[in-house]
Amino acid sequence: MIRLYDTARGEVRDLVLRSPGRVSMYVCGPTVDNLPHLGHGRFTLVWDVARRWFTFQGLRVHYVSNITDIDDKIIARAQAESRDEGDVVKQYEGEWWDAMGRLGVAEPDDAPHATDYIAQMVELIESFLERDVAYRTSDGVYFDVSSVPDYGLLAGQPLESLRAGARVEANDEKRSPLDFALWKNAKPDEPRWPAPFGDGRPGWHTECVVMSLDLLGEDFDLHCGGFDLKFPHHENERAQAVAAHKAFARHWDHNGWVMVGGEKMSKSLGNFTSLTELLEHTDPRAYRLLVLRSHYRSPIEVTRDTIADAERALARLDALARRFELPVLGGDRFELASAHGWEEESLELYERVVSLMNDDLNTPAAVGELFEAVSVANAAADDGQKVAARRLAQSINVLFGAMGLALLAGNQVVDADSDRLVQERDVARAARDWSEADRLRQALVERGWIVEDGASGTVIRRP
RNA sequence: GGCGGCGUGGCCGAGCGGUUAGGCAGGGGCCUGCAAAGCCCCGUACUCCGGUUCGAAUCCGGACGCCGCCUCCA
Repeated sequence: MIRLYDTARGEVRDLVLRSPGRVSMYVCGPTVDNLPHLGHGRFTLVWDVARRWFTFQGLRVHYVSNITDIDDKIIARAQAESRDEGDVVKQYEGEWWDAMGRLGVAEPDDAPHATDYIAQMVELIESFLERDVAYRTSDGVYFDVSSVPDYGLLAGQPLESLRAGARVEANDEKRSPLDFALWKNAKPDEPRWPAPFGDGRPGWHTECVVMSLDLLGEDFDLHCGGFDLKFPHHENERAQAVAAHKAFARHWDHNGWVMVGGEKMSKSLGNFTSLTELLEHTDPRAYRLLVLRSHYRSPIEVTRDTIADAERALARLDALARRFELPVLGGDRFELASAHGWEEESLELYERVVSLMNDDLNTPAAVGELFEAVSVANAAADDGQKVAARRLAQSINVLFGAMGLALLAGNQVVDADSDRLVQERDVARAARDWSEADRLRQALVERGWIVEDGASGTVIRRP
């Protein structure tokens, strides 16, 4: 049984699925108005790991994550840069998928776009107007939050207390400051879609309700996103589903955010680092390992120091892959626990990792177990216990693969000149000509290689 | 003001009443022609003050500090 935190209840509980053996999950995706930042990298990694783990445990996962391709910020950028909105969307959605590919985040089964669902959103908004849970103002259509009795469930606060803390509202046509826009009337030069209540565009909170219910159906299993989406975004999605008399997400879960210098990284603070930039000078696996080494609901600091720490830890794993010539897992490939043999020490490791992972995805403790196992495997190999060592190393590889982390033995292209130096060095070492061997090593180091003398001769790799 | 989270050894980071978590960095040793990789050993930590208990980083009360949500945000 998999246990997972549920934001709606504020506790870890059994993941109770709509239909046994299948998980339907919806992860709120990005608004493509800018380069993806580190926070986007974290949430996609966190839920990618969850998805892979569920799959590993034998569940069939239907993973949906949207692209918000119409939004005030997209319009603002288009106007500021005198471009077409579609052009902005095309550029940044391209950057998005490119970054996801490099991070090793598997593509969603469905990646719906808001603009493909305008008609259904209009239909929903109309039904709200008919039933008077929404009302029109001079600038659009608003949802009346007081029509939902348990509004504030995800925020963990009743409506009254939320209202008390609300900031002063500029729009005095709203009945409550908490009421949110379902539809925004188009101003001149703004993109627009026709609607009986006035041409315009949908508000942000409506798209996810419509798309998740369309693709996953009512009563789907899991709705995820960053902590900051809890309120108001997810609260408002839920409110609409309640008002529409639709059973919505059975479980809600939210990942912690990325911090910078002790503060939350966010667009409004302007302190965000682009993911694209990070990936230009870092092994993307280091970010995945950094994410795995903290609990998904905790905040993380992503700095050169924490990334460098993860890179050094990764080197230890890659060394294991080199020593045991492990196959490359992760990436597009999803591991299945049932497809591997688990015996003796590897079975013990498997069971420890499973119990940690199934308890609210305790990746840091699971990774701790795996690193411990790395030492055990190496020690066993040093001790000549080849079979046990190999079995453990392969299991470590599979378990990291199940979290999407690929261990890389190297498989690096060695140019002909370097290869010649390696061979000459083996000859020199066989002849115990140490000064020549040292000279050849120096030549290889100058070519940027790290030189290791193994049982089968000189091996070179890039740092 | 309301609600929520956090404070663990140089750094990162598990922990849910009694166990050496784990990683990185650092020190010592083994292995190696010398290295690299690997192995072994070492640092004995829980913001503070009370309380409960045979026993608390873990439970209770209080204090201090930090962060977040209540506005667009992953």
